Amino acid sequence: MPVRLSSLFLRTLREDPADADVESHKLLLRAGYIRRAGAGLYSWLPLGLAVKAKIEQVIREEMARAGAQEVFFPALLPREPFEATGRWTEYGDNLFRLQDRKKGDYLLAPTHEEMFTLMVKDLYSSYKDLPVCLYQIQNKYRDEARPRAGLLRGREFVMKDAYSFDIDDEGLAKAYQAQRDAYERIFNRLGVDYVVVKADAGAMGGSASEEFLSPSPIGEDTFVRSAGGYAANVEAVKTVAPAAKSIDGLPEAEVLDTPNTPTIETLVEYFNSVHGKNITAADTLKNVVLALTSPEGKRSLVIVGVPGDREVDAKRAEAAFGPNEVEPANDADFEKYPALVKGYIGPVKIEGVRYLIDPRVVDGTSWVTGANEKGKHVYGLVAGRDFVADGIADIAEVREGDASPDGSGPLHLARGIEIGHVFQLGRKYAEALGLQVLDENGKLVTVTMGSYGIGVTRLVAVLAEANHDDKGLIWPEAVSPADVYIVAAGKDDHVFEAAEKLAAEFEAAGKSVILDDRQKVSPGVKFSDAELVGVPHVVICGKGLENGEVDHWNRRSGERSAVALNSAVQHIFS
RNA sequence: CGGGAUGUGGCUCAACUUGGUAGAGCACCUGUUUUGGGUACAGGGGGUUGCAGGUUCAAAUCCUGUCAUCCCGACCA
Repeated sequence: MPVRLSSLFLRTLREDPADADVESHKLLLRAGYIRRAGAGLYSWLPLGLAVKAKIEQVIREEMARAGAQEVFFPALLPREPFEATGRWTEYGDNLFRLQDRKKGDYLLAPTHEEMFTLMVKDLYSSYKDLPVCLYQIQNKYRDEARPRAGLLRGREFVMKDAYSFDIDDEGLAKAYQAQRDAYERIFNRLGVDYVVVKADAGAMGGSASEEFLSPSPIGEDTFVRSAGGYAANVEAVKTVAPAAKSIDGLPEAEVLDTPNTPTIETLVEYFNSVHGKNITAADTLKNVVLALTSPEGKRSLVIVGVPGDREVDAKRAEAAFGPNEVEPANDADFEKYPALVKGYIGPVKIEGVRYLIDPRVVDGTSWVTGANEKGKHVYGLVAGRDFVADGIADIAEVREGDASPDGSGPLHLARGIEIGHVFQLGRKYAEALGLQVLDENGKLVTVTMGSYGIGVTRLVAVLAEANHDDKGLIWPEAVSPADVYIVAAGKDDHVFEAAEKLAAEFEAAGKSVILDDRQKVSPGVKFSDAELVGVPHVVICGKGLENGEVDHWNRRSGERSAVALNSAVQHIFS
């Protein structure tokens, strides 16, 4: 049966809702796909549900092809498993917590690593059972500090999350690759533009992690790519260090008076005008004091020397120093270490404070930097001769034009929306929850895991964002709420009869149909709604019937062409 | 959590500065009209103005508090 607009639960809006800001959000609301239920919460109407179901179907098919089996966990979970992995605490305010009538603690799951791990532990105990890969498509809950852009970042959202379980690293690598391949097939089939970027593997160390980002100016993630094919998250970019230089013959460092120069800008200006030098911000070494807070709550300081023309990138710092929390040192921190002269800090050795440098600060490079004395800076301080760092901290911002780590050309910055993430988890959860199996020697070994996510509802927004014009949505065929949208344009009964008959023909050919059979609605309204709803193929059944013709209207190109009524199905879907 | 903005029928907004029975367009209902680009006309239903206090003869409007929403930032396996 076709979906009939005369009875479909739908009300299109002429005007943009005031609380929607990005195009995909406005159009999904105006075209009657979703309604806002609360901040970051959305109700799904029949059309929206149809699109979501299409996406889920593609995912299911490709998961099956990759050998993953579908399961389903509750979204409402008891506290215990999350206590075991420490995430009851770790998740902080982002976790929706609640209690049952007996005052027992529960949570709305933000993700399901624990449950999958426990399920496998529950049922399997031999290497013969592995590998296994399980997934579900389910609602997730995260109490985001700031939901935004409609479906793009909600507090409830649908995610496909898959987990692989293997006996060894080699198996994990294979499972990872299988999921990665499936993701490529999924996104290709859905018609979504994407890039695969290297992501930071976090505290796990060494594990592979890649994100699938859909390039978009409204994206929240910044990534870099080179013409040669390198792509990475800014957190994961490794700075290309220049070759070390010889320190032979370099002039001695000199300490110079530089009153009132607490910033790089004032310093450069002062050096050039008063001391007759010719330096730029890039010649200075800025020493940034950061406070790290460990998961146990221990606070310590670290100083990082970066070229003065670059800021420290907060995300890169978090990634580099994880699992510690990172923030700029505050006044209390400075008071504890009087040796740190704010605004005039140079490379220093202080008990309990590590001094790290940017990879660009190689031996033999000469710097203008603080003299650890108020109002004084050093000129010509040479790395490897005048100071040696405790290590490298690659946390300076990545810039347009920086060299790519693999030598494939300069990097370009772009914004993207994360639509998928594949990640070799390793043994973190298996260890925390005691997931072990017997190997072929009868020895207990800890299972290694991978986790693989796709943001299903986010994909609806991404697809809408990438496929619309000023009139409305234009869905890719794979996700359109119907294959064809038939408009009965006229008032005579024979128009409606012909439209019904045509709808039946499309359906007989296996095509789903939305039929605008509204009796007392003017053609203009029907055309506008057709554009708004965004089914790629529209068939107008009206005037042309006199000649035994209907109009095929390509929503994307805007072209309209008359086709014979009796060959419309073949014409459009041949 | 910091900064900014906004809360008035289902939607988009006006009235608030200067207190005096809450209004328009869209949507909805009825009738006539129109039928290949949001037809036209007439009639109609629907709002205790986010909430709670306060000032006043009188509060959408002034004051205090509170809640919510949106945007920017921080945060975000």
